[in-house]
Amino acid sequence: MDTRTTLLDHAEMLARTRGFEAFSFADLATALDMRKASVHYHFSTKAALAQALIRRYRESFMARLALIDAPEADDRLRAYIALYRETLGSGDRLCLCVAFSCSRDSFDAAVGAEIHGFHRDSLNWLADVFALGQIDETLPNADPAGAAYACLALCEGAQIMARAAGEAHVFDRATAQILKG
Amino acid sequence: MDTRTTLLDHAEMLARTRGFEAFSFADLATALDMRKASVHYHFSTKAALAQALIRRYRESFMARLALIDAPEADDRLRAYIALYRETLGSGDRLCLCVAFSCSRDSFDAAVGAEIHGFHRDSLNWLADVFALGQIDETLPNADPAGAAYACLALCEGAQIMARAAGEAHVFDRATAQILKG
DNA sequence: TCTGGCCTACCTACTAGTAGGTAGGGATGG
DNA sequence: CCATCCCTACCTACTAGTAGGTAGGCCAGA
Repeated sequence: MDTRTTLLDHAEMLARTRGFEAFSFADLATALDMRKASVHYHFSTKAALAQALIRRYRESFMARLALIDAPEADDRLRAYIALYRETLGSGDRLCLCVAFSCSRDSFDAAVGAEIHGFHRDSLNWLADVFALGQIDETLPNADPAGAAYACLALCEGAQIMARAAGEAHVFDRATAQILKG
Repeated sequence: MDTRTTLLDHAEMLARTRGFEAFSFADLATALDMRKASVHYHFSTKAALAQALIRRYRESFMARLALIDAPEADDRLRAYIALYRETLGSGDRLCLCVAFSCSRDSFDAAVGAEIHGFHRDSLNWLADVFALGQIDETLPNADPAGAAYACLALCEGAQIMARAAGEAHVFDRATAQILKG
């Protein structure tokens, strides 16, 4: 595993469990048993690290969305929720996008744009699913775009609640309502 | 206005706009044009400040919930959503409970218990509304407790999305779906 | 005279970031 | 075949600044 990737892996997990402000280059250095200056070799500033983190996360998430090949809308939606649920782990971490959104003011415009892009991509994907759901009648709804907003909000909020409780099943409890109408 | 209250007001706004980790006692002192040591006089540690913040926020929020006197379930729910929407401001801040949930690991057990209590109180209130909605038929639903989870998750997620976009209307877009079934 | 509220002046620990150096590997040219 | 050169990836040692927190003093009002 190359060092840069390992650094990103650790930084992502720290950002998602404790928040981006709550870990330092020194923490990363310790985790990889290296010196702080070497972390700076890979990411010159913490802002650069933030940008690399959210960009990689967005690309990786969207790539996984693209792999969902279920033909029917309801199954596609179930797969989406399962993906979101997976990012929650055992209730000890958040989706990086959610974590970053909470402390948005700490980031520069480039990171803000990535966060916004993550939401836009997710909303587009979900709106397509709800539009399909109107056609194949597996997800009856009057407004695909509106349903997409509600669905994304529900998933993100369910993560927050599960994280607050430290219990992943809270996520299941909240998201179960999506497919019941 | 007494100093302690003003300190709490400023700290709350900072925590909700930038995150609890992202402001310091020095920031608070500057905001009130006083010295850092004087802030410590009112809140001996930052953990004590966190606890005072979340406790006051929870009490104040629940007091405002108790003031909702609409008799019909749908109107009660609308009032709840309006209250949540109000905490969003112009899209530049989060509900303190949401903000704290994101960096849960930074807090001690007492704060964790308050966050959990806030969620529990909210869920109870919402479950009562959805139960009433079954009876007065203004909010048809099969599972009041489940609907409460979904509703709270949707409101919290809608806040995150609105905050990420910096546009409060995103909240309206997402929460509009709740009352449409 | 005592207390609440604030102050100055300090502490230790840690933050992000920098300056400058080095071990070792691959390429290039004589 | 080997010396030179530049490269990546790391290091030690440091900077300036900020974090939370504390000791002890001043002063106004009850």
